[in-house]
Amino acid sequence: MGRHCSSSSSVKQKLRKGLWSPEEDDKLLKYISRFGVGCWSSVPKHAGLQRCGKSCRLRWINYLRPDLKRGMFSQQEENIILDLHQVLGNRWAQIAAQLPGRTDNEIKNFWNSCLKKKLMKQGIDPNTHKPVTSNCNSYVKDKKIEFLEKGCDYFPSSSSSMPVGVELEHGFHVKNGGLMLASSIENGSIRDPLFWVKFQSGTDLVSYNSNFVAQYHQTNYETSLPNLASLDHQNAEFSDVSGSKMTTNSFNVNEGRESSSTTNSSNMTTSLSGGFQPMAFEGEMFQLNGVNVKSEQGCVGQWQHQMHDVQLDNASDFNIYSMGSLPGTYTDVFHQI
DNA sequence: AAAAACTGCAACCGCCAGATA
DNA sequence: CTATCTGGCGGTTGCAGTTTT
Repeated sequence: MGRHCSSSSSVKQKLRKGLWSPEEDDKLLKYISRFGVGCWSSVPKHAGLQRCGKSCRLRWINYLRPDLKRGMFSQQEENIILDLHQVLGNRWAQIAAQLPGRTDNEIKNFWNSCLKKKLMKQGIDPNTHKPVTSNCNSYVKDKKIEFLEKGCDYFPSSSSSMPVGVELEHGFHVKNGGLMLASSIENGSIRDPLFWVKFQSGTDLVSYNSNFVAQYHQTNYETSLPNLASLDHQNAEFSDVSGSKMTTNSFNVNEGRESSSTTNSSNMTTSLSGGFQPMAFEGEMFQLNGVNVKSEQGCVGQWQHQMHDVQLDNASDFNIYSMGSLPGTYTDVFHQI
C-alpha cells in the first residue's frame, strides 16, 4: 500500500496543502532545474518545501515542467482526444502520451468540462461514442406523444386517390414486411408531413438505400414549399455540426418526381425518392417553428407531393417520429412504430 | 446589489504495481 | 518471502471566478 502525504514522513512537521504559492513554485523549479527529477520523496526536504513528495511531483508534472503547452486545445488536438478516447476510454495517461505538452490531468479536465458535454449535445453517448438511441429530442418526443393521443384521426381511413391495393390505417400500414408512409389531402389542403426516420444503430444505410422503394401518385406538384435548410438541393453542399461537408451526389426531377442521393461526413449515402427532400442529416440542427431540432441519426425530410407513399424494408430497422408542423399547409403526422 | 448556482481547473485521495529493504 | 516504499493513474473534491436569478 502506498503512503499518504500526511503520514509518510517521520517528520511530524505539518505539511502544506492546497494551492501552491509563487515562492513554493520558485523553490521547486530551482531545485529541479539544478538537480533534475529523481527521488520525489526527498525533494521537499532538499528544496525547503513543506509539501509531500507526491504533491511536488504533481506540481512539476502538471504546471512547472518547461515543455508544457499552455492555452486552449486546438481542433486537431480535440479530434485526437476524441479518437483516442473512443479506443482507449478514460486512459488519460495513454491519451496524453499522444499529445506532446499536454498532461493527463489537463486532458481529463478538458474531457469532463467540455468534450463530454459537446458529445451529449450532439446526441452521442460519451462513453460509447455512439448515438443515444433513447434520448431523442424532447420536442420530438412531445410531438410523438401528441400524435399517439390523437391516434388515427390524423388520417382518413380511406382516400380515393391512394394507389390501388394500399390500405391506410393510422397513417401507415405494413406491406411486404415493410412500412408504408403516406400523406393525403384533407378538405382540399395538402398534408405534407415532416417526419424523422431514425435508423437503429448498426443498420447499413448504404445497402439499405437500394431498398428504398418509392411508390407515389402525384396529383398536384407543390412548388412553394419552404426550404428549412436553405438547401439548394440541385447543387447542395452544406455542413453538418462538425463542419464536415455533405454533398448531394445526384438530383433528378422526372415528371415532378424527385430523387436525390446525399452523402454525409460518415460516408453514409442516403438515396431518397418519391418527393422526399432531405433537410438535415444526422447531427444536424435545424429550426422548426422556432424550435431547434436535431436529427440524431438518420435524416429529416419533407414530402413534396400531394400524394405518395414510401416503403421501408424492415420495420425493426428504424423508428419514425413526428417533427411537428408548419403553419398552414403542413400538419403533424407520424409516430414511432 | 446580493445571493445562489454554475464552471473550470488545480490539487488531493485512494488504489495499484513494481522496486527495494 | 514479506513488508514497506515509491511513482503513476484515474476519480473526486474544493475553490475561485463567472454567470444567473
